[in-house]
Amino acid sequence: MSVTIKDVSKDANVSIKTVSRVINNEVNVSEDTKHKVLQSIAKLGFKPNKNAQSLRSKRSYMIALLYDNPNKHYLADIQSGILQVCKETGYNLVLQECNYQNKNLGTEIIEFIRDFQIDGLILTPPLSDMDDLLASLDNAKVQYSIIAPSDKRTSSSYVSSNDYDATYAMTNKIISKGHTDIGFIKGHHKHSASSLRYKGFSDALVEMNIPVKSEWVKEGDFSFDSGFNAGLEILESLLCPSVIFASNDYMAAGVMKAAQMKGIKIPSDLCIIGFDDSPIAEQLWPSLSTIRQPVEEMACHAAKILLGTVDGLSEKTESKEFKSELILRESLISLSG
Amino acid sequence: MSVTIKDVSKDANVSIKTVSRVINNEVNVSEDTKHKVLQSIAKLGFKPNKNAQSLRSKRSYMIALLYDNPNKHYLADIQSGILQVCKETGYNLVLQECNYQNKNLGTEIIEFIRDFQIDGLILTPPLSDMDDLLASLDNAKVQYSIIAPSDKRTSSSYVSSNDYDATYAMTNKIISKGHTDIGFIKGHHKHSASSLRYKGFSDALVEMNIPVKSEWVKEGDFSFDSGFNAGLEILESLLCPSVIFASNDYMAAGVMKAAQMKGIKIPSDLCIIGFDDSPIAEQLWPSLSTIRQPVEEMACHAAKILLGTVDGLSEKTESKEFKSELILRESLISLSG
DNA sequence: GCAATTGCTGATATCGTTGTCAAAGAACAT
DNA sequence: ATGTTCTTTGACAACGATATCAGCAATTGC
Repeated sequence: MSVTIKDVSKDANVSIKTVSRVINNEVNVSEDTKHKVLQSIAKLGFKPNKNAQSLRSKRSYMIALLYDNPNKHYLADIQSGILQVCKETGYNLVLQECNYQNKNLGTEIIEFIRDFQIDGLILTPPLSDMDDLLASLDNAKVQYSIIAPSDKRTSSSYVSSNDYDATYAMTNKIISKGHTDIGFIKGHHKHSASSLRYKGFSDALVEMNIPVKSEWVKEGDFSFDSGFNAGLEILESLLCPSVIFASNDYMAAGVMKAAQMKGIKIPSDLCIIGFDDSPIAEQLWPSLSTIRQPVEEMACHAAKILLGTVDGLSEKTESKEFKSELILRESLISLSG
Repeated sequence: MSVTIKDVSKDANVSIKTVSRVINNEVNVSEDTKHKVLQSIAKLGFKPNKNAQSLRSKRSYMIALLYDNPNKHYLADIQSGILQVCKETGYNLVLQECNYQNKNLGTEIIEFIRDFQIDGLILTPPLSDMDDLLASLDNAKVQYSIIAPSDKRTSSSYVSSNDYDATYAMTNKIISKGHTDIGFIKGHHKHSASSLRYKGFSDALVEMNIPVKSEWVKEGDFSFDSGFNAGLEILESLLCPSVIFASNDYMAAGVMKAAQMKGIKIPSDLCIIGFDDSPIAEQLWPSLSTIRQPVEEMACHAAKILLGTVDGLSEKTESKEFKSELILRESLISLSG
């Protein structure tokens, strides 16, 4: 049937243990025998049987991505970043959707890991924001790396984004265009990114001595509909802002629809800013100014970190903060009044 | 450590083979012993070790989703449909991105299956459109089910959509609103859905004695940009149509942006129709009339079919054609002239 | 020069299941 | 009563890797 370690050992005229040593890059194998074995492996086209390896070594060569996220683009980018690394290293990715409101989430995840012998986890927001969850994982000695906003660096393995700096910079950019009447739509309060993004915004205003008007600040939940509703509310104020800055592009798209339905011209009457640089940002007209985070790259890095700790072999990768980029498009112009 | 079949056999006072028989629902186990064993399993919380099972039985309990698709929403829906079934049946899903232009695709896929001992495949368009690929899979006795437009029913296990009927019906709806000047943007010619959708459109026109104007028919590749460009071209004709029907929502969104940039009012000057009911269809303003296919449900069904043949245990599920639904929104109104 | 250490290698047990095959007992036919 | 078949069961090998541990040289330390 298929080639086994036994066939290789016969061909190379060594013991199966020695072949195993070569496969696993163990020390104490002479260059000669190593070479011999590698040649036989190549010649016979040997590939270790994953199940046998897993059974014996108690490692599954599987990592799981845990998520609870309504944003399919984000998830798709995360996935493809992780998959790149998996492909290189021969690991497999298992998807596991979670409900962050589930009381027993920690227990269930640990059970899931035991059942499937998952080697490690990658967590995305809002799961990566849940300190109690991370604590139970630590407690159960589960390996994981998290993708999270920058205030979560307590965790040993993280990939973070500079949400605060990004909204701070964008807000300054808005102010530099002459705007002072600026509304803001926060994200869901369970995401720590929400408060960071809002803080970046409000700090920038305060620093320029511009008061934050509370009737122009609404909370959404990152969905299009919540942005639409928040947008309607703000636009029904007696005095409308000249800019609305939403905490993600979907909500910004919602604001845009609300404005267009009310006949408000964008960007001349109202500028709209988003966050994430989702495809929709470019597909709307006028297209959205927004902030791009290198999501796929971040996921790739998170996978490398995880596999570096799980798999003694791969080289260790350090935790890292990624920088965002301001994307300026049609939806933001200088104040013309 | 964890509970094994041996522990169960001791607790139930039977041989390990008998426990195995119960786990695998084999025949010839008396009701008494079966009950006894099931009780012990429940009591001890026994879960069979997947790797040991796979090693011995040569089945991996993994199925793979093959795709080559730029549309992340579509893929996400497909995934979540399959995952539902996987969760129920204890199978695992492996994602495998393919390049349909790869000359050795068939060979590589078969190699991939051998290496990872994948139990079965689910193919999405355009891979499910490639007859030679399907032939090599058949030849290698690989189990698979395909998600494809309705002309691919030669395959033994398929889930299909009625693309032809859907565009035919939508075109009739457009005509019933008084329109006769209708443009069409085809999808990528490698997708069999493209020609089916176009045929549904043109047949409906011809049947109503409306000529198809070739300068109003363009080919895109299902991307936003291609829709944008095709839209621009059509809208620069001397005579513009009053409706443009695009083969998917992204291209329709591209048309909408092109129209808006040229100051053309939607829907009063131009109606736009899409296909797929992507989230963007509802998020644009005016929102897109489109056609909804139950993608997640279809994927779910495809997974059931596959597991029905792979896994003798689960009940067999039949191939099936799913019906589309017309979604009428703001972007289509009666001709007002 | 002898013991201790180090480097390399292999024989064999082992992981937790399923497959093979034979045996025991019940049921049935003759 | 005897032979035949069918049902139910278990002992043991096997899947293909890694882990343990022991053995043998070669090197080092004193």
